[in-house]
Amino acid sequence: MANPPLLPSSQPLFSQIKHMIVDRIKAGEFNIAEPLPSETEFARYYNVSQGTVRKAIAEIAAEKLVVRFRGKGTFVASHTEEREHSHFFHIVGNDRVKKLPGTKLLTCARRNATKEMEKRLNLKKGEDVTVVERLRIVDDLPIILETIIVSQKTFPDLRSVLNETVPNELYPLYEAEYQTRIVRAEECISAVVAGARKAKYLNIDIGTPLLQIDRVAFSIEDIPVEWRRSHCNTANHHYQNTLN
Amino acid sequence: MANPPLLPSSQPLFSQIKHMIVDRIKAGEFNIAEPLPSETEFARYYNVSQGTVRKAIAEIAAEKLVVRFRGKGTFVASHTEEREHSHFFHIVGNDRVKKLPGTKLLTCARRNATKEMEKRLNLKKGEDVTVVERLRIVDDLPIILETIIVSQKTFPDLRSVLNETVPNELYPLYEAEYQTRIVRAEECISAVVAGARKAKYLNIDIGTPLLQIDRVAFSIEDIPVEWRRSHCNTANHHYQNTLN
DNA sequence: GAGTGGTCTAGACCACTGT
DNA sequence: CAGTGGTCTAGACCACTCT
Repeated sequence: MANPPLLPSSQPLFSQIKHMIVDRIKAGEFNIAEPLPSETEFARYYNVSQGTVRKAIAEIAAEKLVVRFRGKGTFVASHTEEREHSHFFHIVGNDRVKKLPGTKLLTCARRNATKEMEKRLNLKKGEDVTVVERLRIVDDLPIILETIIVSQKTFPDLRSVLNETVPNELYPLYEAEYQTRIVRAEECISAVVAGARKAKYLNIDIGTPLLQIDRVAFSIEDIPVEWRRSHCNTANHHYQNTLN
Repeated sequence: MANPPLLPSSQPLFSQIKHMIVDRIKAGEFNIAEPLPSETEFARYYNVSQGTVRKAIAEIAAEKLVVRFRGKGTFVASHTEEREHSHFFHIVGNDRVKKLPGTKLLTCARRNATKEMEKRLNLKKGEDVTVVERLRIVDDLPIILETIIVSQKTFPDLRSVLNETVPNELYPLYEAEYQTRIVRAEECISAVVAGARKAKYLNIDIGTPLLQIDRVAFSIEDIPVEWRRSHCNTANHHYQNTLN
């Protein structure tokens, strides 16, 4: 190949290939059950060497958009419960042990979006949302009170889905039922005191300090699709974070 | 090179090279001002190809132990104030803007380590520690009350150093004065209420909820060298975390 | 101009999964 | 067995820095 096989962009070749493949993944071109085209196929298709494709896919794998298996192929990554739990759940006991919490669904209702919801989820005016309230329970004790807000448009009929299944983790459900994969989240953590309602559900005194965790979760297309506000009783648990 | 140039380990070659280079960095073999040996030098030295060395160093660079500059060379990474601020400081205003806080030194004393200090910093019985208390100030308002505990053994005479310089960020100082580089930290975050002392320093009412951030910082040898407990007023600020 | 790291290629061998 | 990704090599060209 004497000529530059692609645009004469300033970006390195492998980086261009990477973005093209990522775009095709985002567009949902590849079935989750089947492997992506192999390195040699991509190389032929884009008219570059196998090593260049390798470097492109290596970066995509590092971002956990795909998973690679020697001898089998490259697959679009899927979110198992375990991955969500290890990656998105940061509450551990004060003994540093992370336990899978149980879930008690409190309410689930369709409502008009408030202005704050519109802002956080980037909604148009007048859009409806589904509001879910639930308790997370560890060792039979209520630890976290969660309020989850999603757009009715991206997750239509979430109510009936939840009435049937009552899953512990929602992100795998978003992926299975709505083909929406959560890849990133931003959390804002502050300290508040429990009011009457939170105190009742968490079985604590009014005025107890609580961790308030505001999380906005983003889909693979980098669209905010879920806003979740958690209130966590940190008497016997805490939020754990590792900085590398 | 017909024979395997190194141990017949099950680890890939580049990974063995990586660990050997990392060990030499940890041992302080390379001056921070001079570049490491070049890829070709390493390749000759370890009797492998340049590409293998490249992959090894690429991983070390990804872990931010070294920085690479085209045309200049590879250097042991140093912690600038800016890096510490962007990487280890997670408190932002509720407007999402991160401001460099000012610092007011409150106390600085040498003491016997308590049992909890011994446990967190992995100290021998009877070791002394230096305890630093300081206020972090944003827009002339006290936001964070910090208590910092370090071993007298790893940071001898920290008191007089602090009396001379009063730096905003301590990690660059640890590196400059004690050749101890912080590469990792573990944080445990919970919610507490302000007692009389904290309320006084943070200029808030007793009973105000505060974020308590317990951080243990680890050196490049993976030894815990600093325990820091911060109490943050989250009325106008919060802790921000991104999950990727 | 010599030396550095960054990109790209081409080809080899390997371990592993399918058939 | 052919096909996959993982490792390793050797060599080319480039952009950049230093002297």
